[in-house]
Amino acid sequence: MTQVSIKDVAKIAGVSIATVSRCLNDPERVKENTRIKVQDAILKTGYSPNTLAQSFRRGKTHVIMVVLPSVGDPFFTDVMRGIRSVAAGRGYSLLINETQFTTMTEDEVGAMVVSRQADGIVLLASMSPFGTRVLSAKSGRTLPIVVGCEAISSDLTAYPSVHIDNVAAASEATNYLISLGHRRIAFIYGLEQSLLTKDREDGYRAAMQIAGLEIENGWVAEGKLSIKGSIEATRSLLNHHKRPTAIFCANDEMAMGCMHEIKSAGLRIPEEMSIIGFDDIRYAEIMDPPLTTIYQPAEDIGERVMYRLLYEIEEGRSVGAEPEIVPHRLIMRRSVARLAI
Amino acid sequence: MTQVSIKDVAKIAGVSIATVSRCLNDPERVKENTRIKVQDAILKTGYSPNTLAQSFRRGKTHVIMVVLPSVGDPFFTDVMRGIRSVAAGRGYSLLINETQFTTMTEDEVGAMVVSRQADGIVLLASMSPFGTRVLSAKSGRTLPIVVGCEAISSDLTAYPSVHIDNVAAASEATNYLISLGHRRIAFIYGLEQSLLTKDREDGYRAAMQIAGLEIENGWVAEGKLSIKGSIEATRSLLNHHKRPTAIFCANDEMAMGCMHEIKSAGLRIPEEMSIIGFDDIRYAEIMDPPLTTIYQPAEDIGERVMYRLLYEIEEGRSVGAEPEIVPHRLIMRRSVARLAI
DNA sequence: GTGTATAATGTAAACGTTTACAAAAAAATG
DNA sequence: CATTTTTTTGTAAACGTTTACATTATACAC
Repeated sequence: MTQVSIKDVAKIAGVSIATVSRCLNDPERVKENTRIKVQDAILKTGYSPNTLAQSFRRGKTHVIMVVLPSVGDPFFTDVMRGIRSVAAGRGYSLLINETQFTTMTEDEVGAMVVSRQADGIVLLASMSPFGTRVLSAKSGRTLPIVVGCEAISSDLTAYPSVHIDNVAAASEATNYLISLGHRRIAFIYGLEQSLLTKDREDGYRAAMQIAGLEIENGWVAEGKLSIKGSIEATRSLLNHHKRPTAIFCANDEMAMGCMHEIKSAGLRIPEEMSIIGFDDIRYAEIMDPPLTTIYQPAEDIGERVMYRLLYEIEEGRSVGAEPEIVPHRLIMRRSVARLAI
Repeated sequence: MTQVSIKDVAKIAGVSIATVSRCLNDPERVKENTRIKVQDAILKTGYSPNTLAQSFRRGKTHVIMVVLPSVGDPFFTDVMRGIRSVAAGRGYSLLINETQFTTMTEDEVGAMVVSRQADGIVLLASMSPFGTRVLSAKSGRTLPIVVGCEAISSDLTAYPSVHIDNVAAASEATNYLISLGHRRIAFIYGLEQSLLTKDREDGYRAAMQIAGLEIENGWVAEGKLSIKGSIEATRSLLNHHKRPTAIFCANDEMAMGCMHEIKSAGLRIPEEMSIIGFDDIRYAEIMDPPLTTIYQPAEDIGERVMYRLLYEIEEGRSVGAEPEIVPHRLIMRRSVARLAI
């Protein structure tokens, strides 16, 4: 059975293929009478347009490429849900590209763009600053791109983006600990080569400095954005000659590893160690104890990113590169306590 | 800047477009001399084939559609990693379709097939038994399909599949509890309308029956494959007039909610309640206490599913519908204890 | 009725590839 | 060197749509 084409429909309906095409794409331009004939023929033949041919002819794939560090991270899963719901509602499919936390070069992104054609890109993963600028120039056509979650460093305003104010949020979390009497506060960041948690580190450092608190050598550790990595980071923190009384983890998944290691070492949370996370993933409130963290409107971010991207794609003009800042919120649960003196 | 096409390359290289095409797809058939000229022209123009046109012409999209219940579930994330790695290595892209736990009808799958063209389908989500059989007949062309993780009921052998022996694994878990003296064992399954955890329930029931143990009314509760759902299920279990001494959860995520609720109720795990999960997601070993569970080789399953699917796609003939059974393993951690008498 | 504007339909080209077939060039054979 | 075989290249058709343009049918005005 070869795929039934528009030609077969035309023959059965006794009209030209142009009319059939118009029936589908622009029904007002065809007389009711013939429209019915064509509808019948479509039903009879079971015709469904060949999207390959359509994409080819129209030069539009209706596919969005989304580049993100890790699909396994519950936070990104939520962002993806937002992206997906908007995309589906507008007839777009998603092509997921996982970078596994490596920073992409402009060539890599460019290659993806030209090889697997997409109508636009959502960038949730870090890209080297250099690349960000060259991307569109390199690949023949310029492709709309929207950045989410502060994936690229904040001083690069080449592309529209939507994210929370990571620096402010991290400062807020740090200040919360300070306000409860903590002086020795450690920070577990993501990956050396990833920009994802850089702004949060900046916020932490800023808050510490403003409070006049020293950051000891070794208090800022790499958690590799993984459970294993954060367990090791926590271990080194616990062995530090000036052991911190609170640990701020740059995301919740690392906080999970961190809490596990602390409990394994026989310390009680929050009595002997306060923990604060970032993202408010769905596991945060069922941890033991429930995790104090920064809530990000993940799904909302995903939706907004897609709205902006689809606007650019369908209007054909840029929506402007100003970042859209969405609100965050410090969620106080029970993993943080006032420092016992 | 309009996209540079094969014609431009041909003109610059001073050959016909056919030769350029051959250079790309079948380099042996063209003389070294001209191959170099063409290569130069490609470099000079920055040409890259239009995949839209290629897909259209060849009638192949190099896209695999994967249908799964929820991308957020860490288990499926791991399966996806396997699928993705094989797909990427062979030049295929993935189109993800989330069913949000609803059972698909044949029409829904069929519609996806014909509208967004794909070369094959990986089915990890439940589909109604009826649909399973009709799918290929309905949508003009028959599309290769491979089922993973026992998504369809096991007595339907219409499609090739790869999965563990869910019934045996669940029996094993149940027997483990029985061997430790437990007599009152409850089960939290997934969703009424989803087949995903049906086999596990069967295994549990079989083991109970063989051991001559009664399953009280209300000991089998719906956890809705979510944390919230399992919390509620657990609450009802705790309030049962014959409170169980052990709970077997049909997946680890539900076990997380279950453990949380038990601890909230002030019971100690495993001293006062034993918990066993299923999947061995990456959080299982850092739960408090670490979760006893059934390990499934998730990534391996994903890889095998893709190997079979790609074989069918590229060889053009069926690989046979025998299910491929991969090994599972009971992982004993500390959420289970011998029943204190 | 004629003429004119408008609506509905048809014709054919175009999109960028791949590929069957024809033609030309090169190599092998006598 | 003529002939045959093999290799390399070119020509043109095809894939299933969409769409500019041409044509025909219909409605409207006088």
